[in-house]
Amino acid sequence: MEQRLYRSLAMEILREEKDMYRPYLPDPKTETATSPHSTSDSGLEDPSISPASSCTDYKSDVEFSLSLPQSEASAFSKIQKLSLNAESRYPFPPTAMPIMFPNSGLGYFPTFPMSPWIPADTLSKGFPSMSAMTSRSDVGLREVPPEDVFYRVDPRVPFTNYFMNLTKLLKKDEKSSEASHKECDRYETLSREESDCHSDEEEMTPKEEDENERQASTNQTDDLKSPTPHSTRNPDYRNMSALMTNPALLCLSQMHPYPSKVPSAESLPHLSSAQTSMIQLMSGMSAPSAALIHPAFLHMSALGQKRLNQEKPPPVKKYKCDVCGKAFSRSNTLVTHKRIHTGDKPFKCEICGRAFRQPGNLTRHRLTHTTVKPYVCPTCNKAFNRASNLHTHMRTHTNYRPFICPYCGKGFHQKIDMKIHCYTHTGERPHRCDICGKGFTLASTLNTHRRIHAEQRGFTLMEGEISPGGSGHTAPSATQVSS
DNA sequence: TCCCTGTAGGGAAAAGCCCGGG
DNA sequence: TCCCGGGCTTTTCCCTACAGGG
Repeated sequence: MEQRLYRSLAMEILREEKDMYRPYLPDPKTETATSPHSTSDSGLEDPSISPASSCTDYKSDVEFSLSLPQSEASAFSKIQKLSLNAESRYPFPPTAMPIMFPNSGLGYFPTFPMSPWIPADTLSKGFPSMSAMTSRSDVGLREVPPEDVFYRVDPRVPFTNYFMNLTKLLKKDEKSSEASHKECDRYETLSREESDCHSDEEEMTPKEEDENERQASTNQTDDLKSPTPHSTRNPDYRNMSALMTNPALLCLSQMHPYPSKVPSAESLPHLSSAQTSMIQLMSGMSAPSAALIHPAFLHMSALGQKRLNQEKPPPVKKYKCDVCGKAFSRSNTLVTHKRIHTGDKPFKCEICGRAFRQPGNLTRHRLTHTTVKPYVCPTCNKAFNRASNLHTHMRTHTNYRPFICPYCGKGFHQKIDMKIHCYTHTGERPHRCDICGKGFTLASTLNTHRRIHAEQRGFTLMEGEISPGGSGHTAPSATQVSS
């Protein structure tokens, strides 16, 4: 009842404000630049549009596409054509923005007090205080919450990751609030020293230059995070409300609701390289990409730049499994892997008893025992418990088919669909009936087929039972037949 | 009967973060 | 103070099972 009330309220709000909450819509060109194979559980189709967790360098993605085999390049070319079709606009129709419903009763999903997307007016008003957010988090299902309890969540953004990061930032903010004053003073001193250094750059050693570059990078980031001279020098500064008064962000927010173009990176002051990449990605996009600013965007340097480090050498896989010889870079990954060989499944679901090798898989499994489905399709209202499931579902609305059959060019929503479809071209039938030898493209079809054998055999045996001189054998079960 | 499409969910590896010990 | 490794956790890719419709 409450859920329905929530939903109707939320949909009402969505109808009224749908134009205010829109996801980034990447340029169709970028869709082919990034790998279309990815269908992540976070729903992250294009990593470049999720600065929170998977910021990658746009240029390198383009280079990646150029080095593809011809067959794949051909497929991408088809995807590009599909993407340019207005009706199959990737990834969502312009008004689409799913809603996350608050639910504090089940424990697995916290009541999510903030949207990853910040309405433009929030930028001018500032964020709610930590205490206000906390007090809102206990809004349960028993009372009708105020309208602002409904938040739009872009399924492409791993919201757990976002929530986790936000929580950490706020915790850190609290912890460092006392220390920050000291830090400010320290960085002010550093700033003065640094400016003195800048006047005599020729005398810097390479090491000092590196240090200066690092410092400058930090400063750029912090400049974006806060406009105040003190906090710009404090790398620990994380005051969210202060962030929102940043001129660069306000510059973006002022373009609300429908800017014709995102400004060039050059026109925005003090952006880190990751942020510049993001702006470059956004540049040339049609509106309304800048109507909302993802808060994680503000912290790209903290999270995204680590993943931007393309020059990082691949980790040395020094931990080798003594059973299969597979190597891993971490010892704990090897420990987890070894459970495959030992059959050890130490993580048991307390509800159904099912066991898992990895704790995360158990956590994910627990969700199946709840009705928590935070990802709601804005088009048909169908709810999903995984962002990736919603995202896959959204493809049915957007007609986005990134997986192209190399034989006939037909597009599919999922890779597995394409794979199975390809069987019709290759004639491959990987699932073979062990009774009659007939092959099938799908295991489920084979299972259905096996039931036919079971029924036929059961029928025959039953006839035998009633016929004179019958053997009296009992009919084997379907599983017996199939085995 | 088979194929296609869509949904649900598990297996496994990679990687981020934190913390304690050397 | 720094580095390393372990533990915990999330994210991601891949895959299968299954149901329903054509």
